Amino acid sequence: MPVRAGRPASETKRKAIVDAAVASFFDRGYAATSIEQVAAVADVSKVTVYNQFGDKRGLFTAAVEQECERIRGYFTVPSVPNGTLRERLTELGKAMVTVLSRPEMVQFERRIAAETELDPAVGATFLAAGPHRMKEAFAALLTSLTQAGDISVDDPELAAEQFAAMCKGMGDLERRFGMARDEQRDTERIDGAVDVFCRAYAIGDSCSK
Amino acid sequence: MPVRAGRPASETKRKAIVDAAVASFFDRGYAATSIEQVAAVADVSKVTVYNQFGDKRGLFTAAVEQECERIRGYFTVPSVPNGTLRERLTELGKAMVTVLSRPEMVQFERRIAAETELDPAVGATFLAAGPHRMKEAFAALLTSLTQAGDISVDDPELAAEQFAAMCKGMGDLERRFGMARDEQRDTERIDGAVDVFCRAYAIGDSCSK
DNA sequence: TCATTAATGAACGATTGCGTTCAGGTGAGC
DNA sequence: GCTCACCTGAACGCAATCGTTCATTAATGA
Repeated sequence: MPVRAGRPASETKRKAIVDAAVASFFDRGYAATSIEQVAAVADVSKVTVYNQFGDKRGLFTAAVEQECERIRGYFTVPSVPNGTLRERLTELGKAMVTVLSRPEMVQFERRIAAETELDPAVGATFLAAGPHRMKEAFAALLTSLTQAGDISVDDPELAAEQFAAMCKGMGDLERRFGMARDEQRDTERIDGAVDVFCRAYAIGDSCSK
Repeated sequence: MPVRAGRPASETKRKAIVDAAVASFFDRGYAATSIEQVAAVADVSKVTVYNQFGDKRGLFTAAVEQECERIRGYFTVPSVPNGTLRERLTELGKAMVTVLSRPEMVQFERRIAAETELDPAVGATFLAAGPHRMKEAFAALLTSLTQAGDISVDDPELAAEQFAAMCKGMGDLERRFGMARDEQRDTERIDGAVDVFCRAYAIGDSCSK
């Protein structure tokens, strides 16, 4: 790497700026976030922000990348190696719905969706870090379950989508449009998803009640 | 109604204003829409806008209501009385995905979701006019199919959600985050949804291939 | 020590857009 | 034709925010 002369840019400050930007962008929105405010929260001069990120969009991009990196951990398929197929699927469904129901996540998705229009790369970054990553992990699990003889799926990615979609049902839609979460209904959705999935894909009685 | 004296407010102008507002709000977004611009497009004075709608939010609310009224027609379950159960479900899935895939619809949903945060009533209005309305219509269809002995569902609303969710898969998510539509994948999703739905709910061979 | 780059704070220019005011014109009912 | 309420155009006050400039001070490598 090119070792430049002079005072090096403070990584600490950069981090503080991005943290403040993440908080503001995804809490209040892009338009409602002012660079001045971000700089104040990060305890940094406004000029420093411009020096490090160029302009507002540059700062936003950095915020998106950091936040996608952070949520990457949430979008993993929890390993539930024990229990029946039914139990394992149910746990998976629960974990997924729980993650996606968190208000911050709903909020974050709204923001990203809104900004995708201006900059498609924002949406692509999110899709890769979150949903697609999760789909692939779940598809891999379904593949191994098929090889183990528990289920029979031809298209693991499609089956993964189907299960995830059924678990969500209209729940994510309703949350996105402001309805309060109905945990009982969510439970019914997950149980229903497991039922339908089993009836469609389970081999023998590997998924019997 | 109270017949007030004096010159009555022009309904024509009001309509023109709301039309222009709808176009701008759902095309450019709330923040990016200026009253001045809306008034110019509607060929009306800015003061007239303020007289009729109070402020910017008032105008936005009127725009949301008009647009929800308009899309109400799109969210109906098309009657496909002929053909096998399989064919009917496939047609339903296609119609739904087609409606939801239209770029204006994706855009509109993004806007509504973003504004729901500031005013939950906006989201509620949309849910009632669109998704919930559709779900109920589809649930009613499933109920009648159950009574006819074609399928067996205990919870028609849940089953309706499941079918719709599987048809969409991750397609709506991907569109919301900027990915281009993949019609072939959509077809596979619909066919897959019909398959799974039949295996889970069809009675006898009413849904055989 | 010295060149070089970072960081600060304060000020500035410019734009944008909301919401208001006002004087004068316009259309509908009585 | 009179009154009342609507409509218009233009201007205004005001607040917010972006992005820039500049002089000054701080930190680092050579």
